[in-house]
Amino acid sequence: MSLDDRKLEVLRAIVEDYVETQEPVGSKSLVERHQLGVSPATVRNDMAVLEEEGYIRQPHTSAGRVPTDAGYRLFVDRLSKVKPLTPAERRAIERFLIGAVDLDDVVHRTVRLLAQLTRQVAVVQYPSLARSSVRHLELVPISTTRLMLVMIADTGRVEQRLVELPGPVPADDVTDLRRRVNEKLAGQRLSDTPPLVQGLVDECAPGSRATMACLASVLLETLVERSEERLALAGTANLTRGGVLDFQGTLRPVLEALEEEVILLKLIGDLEPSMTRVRIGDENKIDNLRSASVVSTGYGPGATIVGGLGVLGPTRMDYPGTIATVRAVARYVGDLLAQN
Amino acid sequence: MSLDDRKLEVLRAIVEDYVETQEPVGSKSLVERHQLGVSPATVRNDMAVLEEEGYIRQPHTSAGRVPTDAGYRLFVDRLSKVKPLTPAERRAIERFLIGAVDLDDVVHRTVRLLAQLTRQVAVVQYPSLARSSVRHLELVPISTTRLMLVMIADTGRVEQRLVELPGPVPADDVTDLRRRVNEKLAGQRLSDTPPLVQGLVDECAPGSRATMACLASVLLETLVERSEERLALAGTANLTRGGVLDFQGTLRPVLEALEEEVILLKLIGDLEPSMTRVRIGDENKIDNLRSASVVSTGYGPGATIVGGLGVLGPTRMDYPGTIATVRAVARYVGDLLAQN
DNA sequence: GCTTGGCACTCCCACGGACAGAGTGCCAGT
DNA sequence: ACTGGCACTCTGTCCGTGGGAGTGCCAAGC
Repeated sequence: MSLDDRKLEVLRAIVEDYVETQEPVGSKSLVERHQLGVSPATVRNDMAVLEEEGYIRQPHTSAGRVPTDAGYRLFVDRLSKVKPLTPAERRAIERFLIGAVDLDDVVHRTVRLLAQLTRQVAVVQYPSLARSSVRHLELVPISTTRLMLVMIADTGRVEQRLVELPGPVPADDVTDLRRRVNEKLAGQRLSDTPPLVQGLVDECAPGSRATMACLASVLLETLVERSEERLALAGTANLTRGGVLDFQGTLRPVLEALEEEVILLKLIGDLEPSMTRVRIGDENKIDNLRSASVVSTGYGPGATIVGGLGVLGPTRMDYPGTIATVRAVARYVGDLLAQN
Repeated sequence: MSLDDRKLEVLRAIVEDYVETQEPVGSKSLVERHQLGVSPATVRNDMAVLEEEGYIRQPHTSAGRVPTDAGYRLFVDRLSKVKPLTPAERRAIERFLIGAVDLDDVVHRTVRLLAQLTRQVAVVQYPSLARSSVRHLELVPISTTRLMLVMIADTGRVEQRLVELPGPVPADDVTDLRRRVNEKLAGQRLSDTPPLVQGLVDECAPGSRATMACLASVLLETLVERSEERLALAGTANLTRGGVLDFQGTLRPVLEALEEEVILLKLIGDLEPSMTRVRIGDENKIDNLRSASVVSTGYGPGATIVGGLGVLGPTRMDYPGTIATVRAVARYVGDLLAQN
């Protein structure tokens, strides 16, 4: 059975009212608050159908209706109109982001801004190394047998690692190493580097091969394996808005999930399409986040995407507003990155 | 009036029982659970005195007694015996901390470890730049008019900033800049650098003075002004243990406070004495943390202190255990840093 | 003078019934 | 196909009650 226009309209009204009041919505108050042009009884019939189709449900017999995950999904996909940002919000975004001095700063400001505007928990992924290229590799002698390896990516990320050398290496050799490493790797996408690093070792004169091998292993770790992704988080206090009613009684599972970087990355990390992605309740595929929704999108300079950002809140959230804000912030951040 | 030994013993018993059960403790159950050698009536008399002195209070007439902040304070200062760590805990600490590859890693592992062992919220401050010395300054040309300044501190911290130069600077000049900057600043405590940086500009030949001035201002920002302190946080989910009963009904103020780096630094940052510090309830001087206690201490290689770490939990916490754990973790981290 | 048992009193809290309110489902009528 | 009417159901709340825990005080005992 397909839903006619009025039924969809009823669903939209239910979602909107429930999001606003946080209370199950009944047929009578619905017709009072919206110009549906029909009587409560008619609405009740529509509701019965919507319930049968799984879009809404009753917390208990003879209570109002509440949207299900499927209901929110339908709402997001077909019923919600984009809600343009207010000028005040636009200004807030601009004011917040100008004056950022480095990548850390940009990310921190962004995540706070996002949390503040959406009044939800915000997550911003640092530009992914996998999507970055090597701009420069620096080797700084710390002692005769120790180097600090500093990798500067084109996205602004800087990673450093300590390299323990097998034996003392004179300064001139370090200069030579630096030159060779940069010639080979600078400008390359990080994901393309592993064979090149191997090549560096192979091409090395036997005398310095041990040193290079050592450096190479740290390079591989830094470039691909470890600490691949970083994130920033803000706005956890927003979880307490609306009492403990959202999140079925306890914040614990949500807070636990927020501490797991792996989980967060899964949530905001799927960057294939440059679309804004909305995951509602169970769609997150994470038990702890059954009653949470995530709105995320990719960001990056121009059309390329270097990382993800998004917000997490109760399934009962203002989707149109949140989606608009997330998109807008992502675009501003992208522009900001493009300037560097 | 001074409290005799038995009254103190009663206070200790009240604190211990209350911490364990989270319920107001009455005279009868007290004598049952502890070998006080007196009758409930006697204990009641003692309790009346303790209440008069402000160490305990009744949530309502004819309920049991609950320690006040002052009561906890007395308990911590005079009544609690150190609770040695279990071998399992020691092993956990060691296992957790070996294998850390860089400073970021050390800090992250530490904060998670601390949260796990104490089952509270853990905070670890990165080694303070103010207490670090410059190990090396690196200048990496990004383009002809842009340099990346990388500062490596002896504590392992690495900070980077982009420098926009007033005009193009050839590679040789960068080498020269790097040499001069390092000669002047390497080995210096960061807090001593500002006059030296000024000196660098003054000594500069007029031709390159503009460049140097530009670099100097970024140097100053990096070294002293900005992003001075960083922190890591873990275990917020532990706030939900014991229901919402701790923290008078809502986590919101606590979560809010935890988002403010400034506040956290105040809490764990007072590093003057190398003692472990305990702040109970109002002693925090922060309204949002009325019902929270903070146990913190400094850490660093050997006897020096480079940063603070600690945990935050309900005033109703296991002080002896927490203090022991915080101390032990700080010591292990210090040892770890000393190895580098 | 400290300690103790006894006792009356207070207050919380959990339980249970009654009740109003909101909302539904169904049915007959238009 | 929509509507008004009606009976029904369920919740949340209010209130009164009783049990229980704990206290404060007092008079007696060591």
